[in-house]
Amino acid sequence: MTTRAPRRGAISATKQALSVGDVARRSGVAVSTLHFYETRGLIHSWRNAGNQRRYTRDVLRRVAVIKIAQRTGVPLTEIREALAALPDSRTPTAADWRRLSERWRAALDERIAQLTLLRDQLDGCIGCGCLSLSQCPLRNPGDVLGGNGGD
Amino acid sequence: MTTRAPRRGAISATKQALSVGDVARRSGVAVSTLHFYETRGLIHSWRNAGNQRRYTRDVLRRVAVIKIAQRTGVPLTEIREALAALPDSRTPTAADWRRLSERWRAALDERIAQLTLLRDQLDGCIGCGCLSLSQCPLRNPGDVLGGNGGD
DNA sequence: CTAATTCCTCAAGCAAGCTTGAGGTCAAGC
DNA sequence: GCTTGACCTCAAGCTTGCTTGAGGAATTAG
Repeated sequence: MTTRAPRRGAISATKQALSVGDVARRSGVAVSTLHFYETRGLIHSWRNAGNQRRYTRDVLRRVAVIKIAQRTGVPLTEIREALAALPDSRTPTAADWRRLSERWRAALDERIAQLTLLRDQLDGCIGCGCLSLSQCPLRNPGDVLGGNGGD
Repeated sequence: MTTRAPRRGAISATKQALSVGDVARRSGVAVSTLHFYETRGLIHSWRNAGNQRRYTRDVLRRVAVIKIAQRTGVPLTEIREALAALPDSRTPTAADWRRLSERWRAALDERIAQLTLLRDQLDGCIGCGCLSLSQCPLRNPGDVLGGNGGD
C-alpha cells in the first residue's frame, strides 16, 4: 500500500484533474468502489482523450460525505437522492452540509434511541428468562398483542 | 393473514409436537425462515413418518432469542455459536439467557457508543463545512494521519 | 374418497455494497 | 519505443438473510 504516489507528477502539474487512482488514494476508497459509485450516480467524472476518468477535487468532499452518511446507516440510494437534491447537484457547501447532516442526524438519533431502548429492555430482562410472548417487552417490541396462544 | 388457526386441532391434541407451520404462526417468522435457520444450525427438528418436521415447544424460545439477538445486530453465525455453546445445545434457561444477553449487551453498548460519538461529531461539524482530511473528526474516525496530501 | 392444505426438496433470485477477473487500451518513464 | 503500471469495460462472484418457484408427497377437513 503506497502512502504517497510521487510518480505521476501530473497531479499538481495538471492543477485540477484527478485520475481515479488519485481519488482512490486520497479518499481511501478502492478504485472499484469509485467506479461503482459512479454507476450509482453518487459521483461524476468526465473523460480525457484516452477515455480515462478525470475528477475535480470536490469529488473528495463528496466521497467524504458519502462515507460519513454510510456510517450513520444511510443507504446509498438515499445518499444519492440527498446529494442530487442539491440545487445543481454540486459539491456540498457548508450550508448544504448543514442541511444534509441535520437530515441524517434525525435518522441517527432514532437508531440510537431504538438500540438504547433495546439495551434497557435487555437489562430489565437479564436473568428473568421469561421471554414470555404476551408479557416480555423483548419479545413484544411493538407491544403487539397476538392471539396465537401464549408461549 | 390468519391470526388464529382453529383447524388442525392436532396442535393441542398431540401435546408436544409442533409442525413448521405451527412454529411459524406462533413465532411470527415465515416457514421458509425456519427452514433456513435449520440449514444454519440455529434450530433443530425431527421428522415424522411422512418426513415432515416436528418441533418441541422450546423452539419458540430459541427463535425468540434469535430475533432478539438479531435486533442487537448480532449476525446469525455468532448467534449459532452462542446457542451451540450451551452445554448440550439445549433451550436457553434463565441462567443461559443471562450469559447470552450479557455477551450481546457488550456489543450493543459498543454500537451505541460508536453511533453516539458519530452523532456528537456530526453536531460539532454541522455548519463547519470543513470536512478537512487532516482535522475533521468525521473524516478521521480512527484519528489516522494520512500522508496523502490534505484536502 | 376427494379436494384443499400443508409440507418436502432443491434451485434460483433478491437487495446492498462491493470485489475480482478477463481481455484489452493508455500513458509515463527510461 | 518499449516496458510497466494505471485504466477501461463488462460480467460474474461474494456475503448476509431470506424469499420464491417448481414439482411432488403427505395430511386433513368434510
